[in-house]
Amino acid sequence: MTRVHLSRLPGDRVLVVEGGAGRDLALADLPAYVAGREADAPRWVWDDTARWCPPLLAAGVRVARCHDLRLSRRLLSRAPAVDHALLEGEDADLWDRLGPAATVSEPVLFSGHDALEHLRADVEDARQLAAIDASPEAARLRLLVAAESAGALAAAEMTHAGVPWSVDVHEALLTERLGPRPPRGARPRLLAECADDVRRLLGAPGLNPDSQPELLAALRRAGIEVTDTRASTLRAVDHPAVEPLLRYRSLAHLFSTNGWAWIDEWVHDGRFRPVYQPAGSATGRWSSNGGGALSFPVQVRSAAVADEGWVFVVADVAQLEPRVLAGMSGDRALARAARGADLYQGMVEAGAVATRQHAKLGLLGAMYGATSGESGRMVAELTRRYPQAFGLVEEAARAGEQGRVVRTLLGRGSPPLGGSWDESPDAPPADLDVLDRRRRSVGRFTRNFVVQGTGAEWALCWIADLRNRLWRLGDEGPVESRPHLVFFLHDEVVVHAPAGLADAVASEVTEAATTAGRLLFRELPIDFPLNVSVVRSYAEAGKPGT
DNA sequence: TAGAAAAGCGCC
DNA sequence: AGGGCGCTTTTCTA
Repeated sequence: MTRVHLSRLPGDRVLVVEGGAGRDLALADLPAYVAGREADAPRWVWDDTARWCPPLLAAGVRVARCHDLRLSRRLLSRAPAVDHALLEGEDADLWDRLGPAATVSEPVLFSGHDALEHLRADVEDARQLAAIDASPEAARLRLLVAAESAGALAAAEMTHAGVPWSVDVHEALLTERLGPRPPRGARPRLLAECADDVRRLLGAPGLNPDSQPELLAALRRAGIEVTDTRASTLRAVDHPAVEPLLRYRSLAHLFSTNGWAWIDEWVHDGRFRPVYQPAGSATGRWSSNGGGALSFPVQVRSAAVADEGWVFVVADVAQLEPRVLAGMSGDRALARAARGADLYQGMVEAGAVATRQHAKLGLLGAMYGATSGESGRMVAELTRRYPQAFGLVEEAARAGEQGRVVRTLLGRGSPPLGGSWDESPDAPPADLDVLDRRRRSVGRFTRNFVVQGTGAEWALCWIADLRNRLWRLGDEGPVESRPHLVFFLHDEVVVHAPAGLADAVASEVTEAATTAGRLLFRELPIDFPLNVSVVRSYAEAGKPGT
């Protein structure tokens, strides 16, 4: 496949290298050049998709595939199966220091990044390809790097398209729960009334309920013996002030996190445009550093409303991580339980466990490292029944406790956690209890890393394949006039689609999930059943429990 | 006084 | 003695 390397040159110019031959071109001419090359769909190789993609999308140009050098370098430099010496060379340290491109709301790029003018995409690409080729796990790493890069394209496209957002619906919801929008710095009426109730019922006239120390002192003066003010703690307390306090907390959170200020900042032209960071977390999951895309509460999802004549196709995977664990451990008994829509129920029907709740407790406990309580007991019990699956996470935990690196199925390595438990030179020697706690904590991290990270790889393959399928489904036109991804949340996608294509989109989403399963677990077929809804508002999507 | 840390909550 | 992340406010610290 043709690889075309794009590098930044001084003076708003771009160096284009293909097959060893280079030419340069004005930055302003890049969209037309890229559009002209898309017939043969080369792989565009660049430092950072978040830097090159937005101006192309703004010009109506969508690329089929790319290789994101920054993401791939970080992947390869942490991958245990890679000879890291092969990544050394000219400007290697610059590449290592390359952070994610700054968020760009307008397609103005490259400003103030002189260092970028030294980076040669073709040189770095050659190193990365050599490192992959030399690895005993070359095939898996190729898939991983391609999926990571495709994910970066999907992220840029989702930010470009945005989630259709009804400010009217959102504001009506806020007014109903909080009262009219208050002047800057003031609490909305219903929130203020709630605070008054708390003050009255605690007999604390001057109390600021946002202040934990003040609140804790007031609670204790009222005879409530608590050591923290968490909702879960307060719920166990029988006192008339608890209900309004919890209600205050909930309303205050809505007001400050997803209130009018959030709308002002994040919704423009009827679109909510969150900023994603592919592989933003150590496990390879995405994070989001703008708009709180990955944590906006169920409460406000009713404001996500499809355009007239369009719908949302919402799909999420049932029990992604337990299924991934079955696949990567090759545990056929657990894989059999995973045949069907409900893995936990499958375990009950196989006679492995008495109730669905027990199955869930045991599996989640194994993946998170529960050692006590009901969850801990179920882990011990189920380990006998599913020794391969439970053994895999157990071994990952032991590796972490011993300071070893673990890897996902496709080869992403856990971060070195440099010196986090080795005492630093000037720190006082920690006592054995502290060291032991720390060791176990690392073990819980590596235990979860292998499953969460492989789950993230499955999800990347899923959206990468889905992205291509959606493109083929559409008619001519830019991304946002065809069915397109608008939202991705670990194991859930939202596609914005013309109503007439809803059924076709739903089946593509399902087929993409099957493709992802085959890519990761060829030899062992694992089912990845989806809950799919076709809705006008995101809030209407059915979300059966996991 | 700016920035980090902590607490609490939201999502998976 | 249960993994990952971001966001907001308050509180602490350099």
